[in-house]
Amino acid sequence: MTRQFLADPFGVPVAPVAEVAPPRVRGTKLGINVVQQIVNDIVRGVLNPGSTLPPEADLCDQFGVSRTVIRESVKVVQEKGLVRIEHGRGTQVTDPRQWNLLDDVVLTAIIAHDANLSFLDELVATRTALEADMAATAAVSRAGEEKLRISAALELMRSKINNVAEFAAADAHFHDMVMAASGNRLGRAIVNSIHDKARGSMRYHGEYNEAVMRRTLDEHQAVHDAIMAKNAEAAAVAMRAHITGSWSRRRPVPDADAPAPAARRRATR
Amino acid sequence: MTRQFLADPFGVPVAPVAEVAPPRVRGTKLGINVVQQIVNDIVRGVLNPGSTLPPEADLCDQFGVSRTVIRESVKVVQEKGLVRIEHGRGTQVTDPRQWNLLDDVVLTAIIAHDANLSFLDELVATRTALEADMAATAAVSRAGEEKLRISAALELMRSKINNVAEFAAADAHFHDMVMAASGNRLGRAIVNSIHDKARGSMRYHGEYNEAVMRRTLDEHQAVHDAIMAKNAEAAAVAMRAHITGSWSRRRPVPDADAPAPAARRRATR
DNA sequence: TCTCACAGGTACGATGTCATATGTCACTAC
DNA sequence: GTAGTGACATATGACATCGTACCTGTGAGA
Repeated sequence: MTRQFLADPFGVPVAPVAEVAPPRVRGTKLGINVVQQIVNDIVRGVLNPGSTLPPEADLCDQFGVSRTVIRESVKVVQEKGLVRIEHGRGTQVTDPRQWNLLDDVVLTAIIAHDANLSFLDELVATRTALEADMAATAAVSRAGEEKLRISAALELMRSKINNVAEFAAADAHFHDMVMAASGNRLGRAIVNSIHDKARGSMRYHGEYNEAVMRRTLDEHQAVHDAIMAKNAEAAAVAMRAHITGSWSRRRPVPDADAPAPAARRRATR
Repeated sequence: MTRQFLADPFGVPVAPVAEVAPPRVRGTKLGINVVQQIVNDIVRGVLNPGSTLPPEADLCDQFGVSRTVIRESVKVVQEKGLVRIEHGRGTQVTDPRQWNLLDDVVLTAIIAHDANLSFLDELVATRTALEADMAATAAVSRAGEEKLRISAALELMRSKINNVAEFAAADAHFHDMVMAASGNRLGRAIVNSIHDKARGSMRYHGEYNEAVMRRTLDEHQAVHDAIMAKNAEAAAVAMRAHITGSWSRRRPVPDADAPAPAARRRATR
């Protein structure tokens, strides 16, 4: 995240985008473009932490919108934790540690700018820790109905093995049902907000094929069996092995320099 | 979260708050009050998922502010995932699964409305899973400098044993340094965003006392030693035992009916 | 029965104005 | 010389008003 593709030779916070021509696609709101541009400039490092955004009037000119839109957009960016608006002083870019990394726009920008995939590694590590824990909890949970849904989800996967898109959806559904059975709404929400982005940005080398789907199915079966056997430990191990294994098989480059935080580690639970 | 203190006999979405008197404290922005009120009404169930918020004009009257403030506030609430604004149709309350549970305002409202502490249990379970995993990663990490900071943080705690406030700060700092050593910025950000809320809302029965601090110190020492010994498994176990143990000692009511998702479970990693 | 124009309600966006907070700098009093 | 004061510029906060775009239901007409 520290590396910078495009050096900023001017050092001025003037946004390098939004030249002219507001395409103004019907049906899209003006604000989302502004928000995306600002978020991107911050995440990419064009606007460094501590620096000040151009005042509202300037932003109006740059983006070609009214102050209404600018004000709302900057406020939204503030809500994402990327800037801090101060009355009479201006708007400053905050420290990255305050950024809301789970926010959709922020997450997308970070992943897009994540040259060596280090952030995706963290994403997978986080997801692994949470899902493994929830699988273990689900195994010892007394929620019978939820467990039936896990079995049903596995069967659904098996039936969709000939349809890549539907298989992928069923795959996600299985994971969601396991998390639901754990009763941990917070963990489930976190993983779900991460999951789509991770999948969409994985830049698969090999897409789903027959062998991959078979293997996925087997690993899910292992998770399922451990949960049904009420074996928390085994469920966690199986889930951890499944997610880290799946990621390591898909991860484009082994990435020698930056150590993958936890995805590299063997399932130790 | 389903239980409702105050039944809503009318079933109308008219906000039951903001009667009159805009106190208008100097220095506070109007929007934050509006946001808090709306978020609270949604979380408390006064505004049910699927129902429609009053139109902007009505909200202006109810809160006694201009449309500018209302528009910005509702947009902020949308950013938290609690409502979905639709051009020409109005603003609808979304399904709770789409709520941003890590948002500060939302989290505060949920915890305040969390009658049987079930959400706090989930919070602790989530934190446990992440911190245990990060402790394990830190143990096998090659980041030497970060590990020195862990030792320094432990010493800092030891030196602050006579000052409750500073000890608590050092406590949090130790945890943060362990997470930093893991290199998992995402997990660290998630835990940090829920940590303060969890602590502040724990409604301690017994506050920090000498014995509690000693015990905390011992448990931190165990985590520290495991990390320094590069023993990932032991580090995870120690961290898990520390957090769940600390929570179970502080948790006010054992809560017979609703099973604590994972905090009850023994450290299995 | 179906289609389409229209009205009403809603959010979106622009513009202008004033209020308020903050920092700077020249000026003044000591 | 220094501290205090006040004018001023600049920034965001808030309001009021206007017009536009979008959605939905309704009723006239084919």
